[in-house]
Formats: sequence, C-alpha cells, structure tokens
Amino acid sequence: MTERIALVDVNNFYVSCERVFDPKLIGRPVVVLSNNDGCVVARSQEAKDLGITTGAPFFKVKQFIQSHGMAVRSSNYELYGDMSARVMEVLSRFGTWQEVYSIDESFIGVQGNPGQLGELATRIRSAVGRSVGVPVCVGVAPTKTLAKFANHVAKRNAHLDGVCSLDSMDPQVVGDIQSRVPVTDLWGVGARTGARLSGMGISTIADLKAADVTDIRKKFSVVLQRTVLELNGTPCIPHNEERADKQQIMYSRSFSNPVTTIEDMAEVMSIYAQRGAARLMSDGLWAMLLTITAGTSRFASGEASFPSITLKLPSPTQDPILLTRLAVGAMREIMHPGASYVRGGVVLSGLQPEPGQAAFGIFEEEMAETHVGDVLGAVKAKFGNKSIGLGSGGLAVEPGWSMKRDYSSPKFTTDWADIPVVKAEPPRV
DNA sequence: TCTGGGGTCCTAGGACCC
DNA sequence: TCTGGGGTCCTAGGACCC
Repeated sequence: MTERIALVDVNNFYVSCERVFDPKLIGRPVVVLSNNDGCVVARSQEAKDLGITTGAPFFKVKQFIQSHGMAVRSSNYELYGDMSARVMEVLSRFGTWQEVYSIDESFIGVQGNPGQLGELATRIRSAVGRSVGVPVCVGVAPTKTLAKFANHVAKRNAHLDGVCSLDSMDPQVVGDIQSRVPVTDLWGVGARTGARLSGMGISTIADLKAADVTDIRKKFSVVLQRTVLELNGTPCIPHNEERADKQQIMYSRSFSNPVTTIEDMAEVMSIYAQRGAARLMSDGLWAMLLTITAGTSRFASGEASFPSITLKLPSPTQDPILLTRLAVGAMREIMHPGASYVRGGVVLSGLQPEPGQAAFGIFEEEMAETHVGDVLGAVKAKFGNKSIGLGSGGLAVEPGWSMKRDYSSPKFTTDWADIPVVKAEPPRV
C-alpha cells in the first residue's frame, strides 16, 4: 500500500459544460468568452487545432471564428459553478482527503500498489463521465508537482486514455519525457523564472530536477526550491483539506462602455460595494480594509489613470451602507473627471469571522444600521437580485456600462425557468 | 468601436521600537 | 546629539496559478 496524490482536472472545462446541455457542440470547434465578451478563455480541442489561442481578444478573431463555423458562448458562471460542485462531489468519494484547487481541478489522496493506482485512475475518470458528463484527465504521483506533471502527460498522449500513474511507468521512459518537456510547462515555473533558468542552462524538467537545491534556493526562492525537491519525490507542498481562510474578496469588472463622469463612477462604486458586502455576508466574514480601484485602458492613447486607495474601516464590518458610502466618497476624491475608465473594482481584505468590537466615535451611527444588510439579503433571496438595492444599486434599468453577454447559454441547472426539456417518443412498431 | 477576473504566496524595504 | 544591533510589523510589488 503506497500513499499517492492524484490530480484530476476537467478537459476544456467551460466548453465541456456547454456541451453537456447542447450536444450539437460535440465535435465542433467551440470557444467561450470572458466577461464582457472580451477575450477567449476556453477552447475545445477543435478550436485549439484551428489555432485559436487563449486570451485572444474576441474582436480580433471574430471574423476567423465565424468563417470557420466555430460556436461561441459567453461565460455562464452559474452553470460552471454548479457543474464544478457536482464533479468535486464525485471525486470526494475516491479520496482519503481532497483539496479543491480550482473550479475544475482537485487533488485527492489515493492508496494502492502501482497496478491498483492505474485502475483507480481509470475508474475515477469513468465515474465523472457517467455521473456528470464531462471528460477528465487523472495524474497520479508521489508529490503534487509530479501529479501535475503526470496529468500533463495524460493529456498529451492519446494512447493513455486520459490517465497516467507514474509508478506504473518505466523510469527510463519518465526520464525521457522529462528531458523533452520545457521547464515552463511545470507547475510553479512561469515565463520569468523560465527565462532566468534558461540563462543558467536549465531548459527542461529533467534539467531542473538535476539542479543543485541550495543553489536554486540562493538564486531564486524557497518556492522553486520546493519544486526541485518535489520533482525528486520529496513532498513539500502541504495540502489544505479544509479550505484555507479567504484573504480577500474582490469585485472587479470591465465596462462595456467607458465611464467618464463622477456621477457614473459613483453608480459603479455603489453597486460594486453592495456586491462585495453581499459576498461578505454569504461567507460570514467581516472586513477591516476597503480598497477601491479604477483604470483606463492600457491599449488606448488618452490620459492614463489608475486611481486606487485603501481605507481602514472603523471596525470590522459587512455593512453595505457604510461600505457604499465610503467607496462612493473616496472615488469622488481620487478619479480624474474626463479620463476614460474601462474598469473599476472593490476589494475587501483584512477578513475575519467576527464583527469585532463596536467602533467608537464618528462611525457609531453607521454601525447601528448594520441590520439593513440582512433585510436587503432576505429580499434579494426571495424576489431576486435586482429586486432591491441602495441608491444606484436599486436601478431597474441597466446602466450604459453594464456587462455585455451576447452569446450566453441558459442557466440550465440553477434557474427553474431554464431547466432543459427532454422529449421522448415511443418506439415505432 | 471592441483586449477577463479572482486569487495565493514570498520577498524586500521602510517605519518603528527597545 | 550621536551611535549600534536586533527585532517586529506592515506594505508594495513580483511571480505564479486557473
């Protein structure tokens, strides 16, 4: 019996979710766009084969996409979030522990001899396919870094059928692969580190595995040192089974049309601060710090302006009235009227699970209004998100800068009105 | 005309204290 | 007014990830 780590992830997750409810998309090239239909964030294999890159601005590739008959979808995060929860539930049945690493990836603890581990990986893959309907790849290895690598191998080699357990492979073959895969394909090694490593003659995974650990520690950091140790089979990245406590809550969006006036920006901040407060309440957290930001486009030639300010809150709060008032007031101070802002954001940090002591001084009055947040939450839960809000947050009409989602699919699994209808005909005799 | 959003961790350097 | 060493805490920025 050997303890191993499996890394399971869904192939082309957003595209795969769309395909579950729209089988006509299977076999067709499909792309999914970011918020505001700005960039390509997910591609089916067919779209990758046609040369669509991730992060490509949609307006630049739109012609090409349409001329090749590719299907396009806006991001549907309600759907993806719900599908993710279903995948994670299935995976939890197979692990002695589970760490949900991202919306489409999870580490789980597995046990068995080399032969059993390979079979287990195959069973995991078919269980997710049967229960949820999306394809996954499974990599099994002694450390997280190697499990990521094994997953990478499973994905790139069709004959492996989506699974790769390093223990059941010939070490010579593993070494061969590692000497061909660039070091930047490794988890934790990005472009910057890759360039510096390459200057030292380290360009493949095998090169890094053979590098001197203390030298790496000296020239880089403890992060890369851990990567080298993990490549050599020593686990040193801990797994947090229970979700690590959240450090910050961010609500940040690009606008579909630029915002140039203080009044419009006040509206943005009012709405974003209320979204942030709602997240605090649903997570049971109170914030000590409020940061507000805005920014002009990096691609435009007009005045560049990236105002940002962090306010210390009088005491830990989740009060939407206080947060809205502070966010709007501070934004009025720091924005440049006339600059063309294309994004804005609210960040809540210094999070803690308790409201803490009541504040003294000028903010006492605001703190007394805290229960308003509960009322807002209750009304929204019953009558929908757009039923009520503070000030501009209660707008019945969509503001001119609000998000564009021209190609969205329905909320198949999270809204009664969008539940798919299935029709069956009796067999003909 | 149109270029995403949300996170984590580590390190260096400054402020401050004894 | 000047000087030394050691320590903590906070913040900004870098790097990375999906």
